[in-house]
Amino acid sequence: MPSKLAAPRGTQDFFPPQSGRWQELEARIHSLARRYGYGEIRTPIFESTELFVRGVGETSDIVEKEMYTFDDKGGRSMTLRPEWTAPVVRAALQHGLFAQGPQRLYYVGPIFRYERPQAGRYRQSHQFGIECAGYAQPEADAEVIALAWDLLQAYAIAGVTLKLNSIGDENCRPKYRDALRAHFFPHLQSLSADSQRRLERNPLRLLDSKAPEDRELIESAPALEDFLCAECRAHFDGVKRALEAAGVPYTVDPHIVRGLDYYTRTVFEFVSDSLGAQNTICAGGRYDGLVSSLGGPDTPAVGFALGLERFLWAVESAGTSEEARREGVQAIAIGEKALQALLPLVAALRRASGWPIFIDYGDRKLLAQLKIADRNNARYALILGEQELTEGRIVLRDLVTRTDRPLPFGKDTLEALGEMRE
RNA sequence: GUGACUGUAGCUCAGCUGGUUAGAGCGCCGGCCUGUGAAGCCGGAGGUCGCGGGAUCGUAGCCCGUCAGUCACCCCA
Repeated sequence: MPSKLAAPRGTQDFFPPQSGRWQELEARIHSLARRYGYGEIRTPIFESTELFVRGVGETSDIVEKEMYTFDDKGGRSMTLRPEWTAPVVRAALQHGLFAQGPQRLYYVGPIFRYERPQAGRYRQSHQFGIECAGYAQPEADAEVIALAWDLLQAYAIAGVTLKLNSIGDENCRPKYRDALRAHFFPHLQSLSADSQRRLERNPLRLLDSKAPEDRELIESAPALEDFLCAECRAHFDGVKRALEAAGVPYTVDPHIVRGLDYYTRTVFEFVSDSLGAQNTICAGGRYDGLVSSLGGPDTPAVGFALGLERFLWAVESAGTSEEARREGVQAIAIGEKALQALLPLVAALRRASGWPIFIDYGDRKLLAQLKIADRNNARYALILGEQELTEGRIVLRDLVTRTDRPLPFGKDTLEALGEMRE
């Protein structure tokens, strides 16, 4: 039991074959983003605490209780990145990117939040996300959503739905907030304790309540759609139209409300019905006010963040487990002399063949080494013993068909192997 | 931060109402088998029973605390 030196709470180690699934997902992400014309941004894993306080919102849960904050040796307050949007905006601002026109950026990497771990929730988790800045047009919202949709489609994740909503802007949202307060306040006593608090701080979030005693009042609450100003309504219609053009199915869900303070107009979530309580795989929206609030030019922007842990969880529960393909060659030497003779070939194969080349240095018998070949999932074995050595041969064994084939051993071996590559 | 459940070998778990040297399967190492693989048989290594207190003649099983895991709440990816 590794009792003392264990990974910190809420963090995970990844080994093969799981780490291979991460590599594959990341490779797909890079290629997908490239096809949509997005370029990768990498930012520091920690930033000055002030960035998140200003960017995410002082009263947000993230800032109030979930940040990994520490003072560095110079007495500066630093925070491990709890989300990517603020750092991306900071970096773009710092290097004057917004002055150069619209920007399409994407990122992949860890975030840190001090929370109680549970299914689909970790203290270190990983996000893929994109930020499309410089377009106020609804087509940009749809582009961002379509990119996420394509990734889900590529993995054929079933049971995922896109929930779409508009939460208005600084003109119409306050009016709706007042209407919600007016609706719920007379029934304050019958609301759940959590919702009583929500009514104070963020009435919109009340719509998202899971408490059964709140349900009835939520059903009869005024709809935000009726309060949208003409501009917001037109934008929302435009998003829907562009989604239809892109062939992305959606459901309008008036209860979708994002937790971060900076969202305006469009908000959306991709939720899976095969996950636990944390069933949001990907979420995002428009944040037209964030760039300027961080001291930049008035720049509209829209983006999303996708949780890689949750994404892979959804892939896994979709149950498309493919068998590990046999790949590579187990180089087997029997005896010290054969081993020394085999080493140059191993080195050459590793440089030239493109296959994984496995070798055991344990001075084991043939039988034991073949078992190791199985464990390595090798496709072939190259066997060199005393006999072969004196006869100038090496045996290539196909581990699937269990057939042997003699090859010349020496300078010609590589060539002979090259011929059997399909 | 709140709540519920769990914590015995690398992994999955047994261990009956507390009673002498804590078990199995898988995995690992070796042998049967001078050189042809997923099986079989035999043997071996590997355990502070999460950790710390307490109660008891005595506990891995009881009590308290603590840490960790799992799931849910708050909130979020």
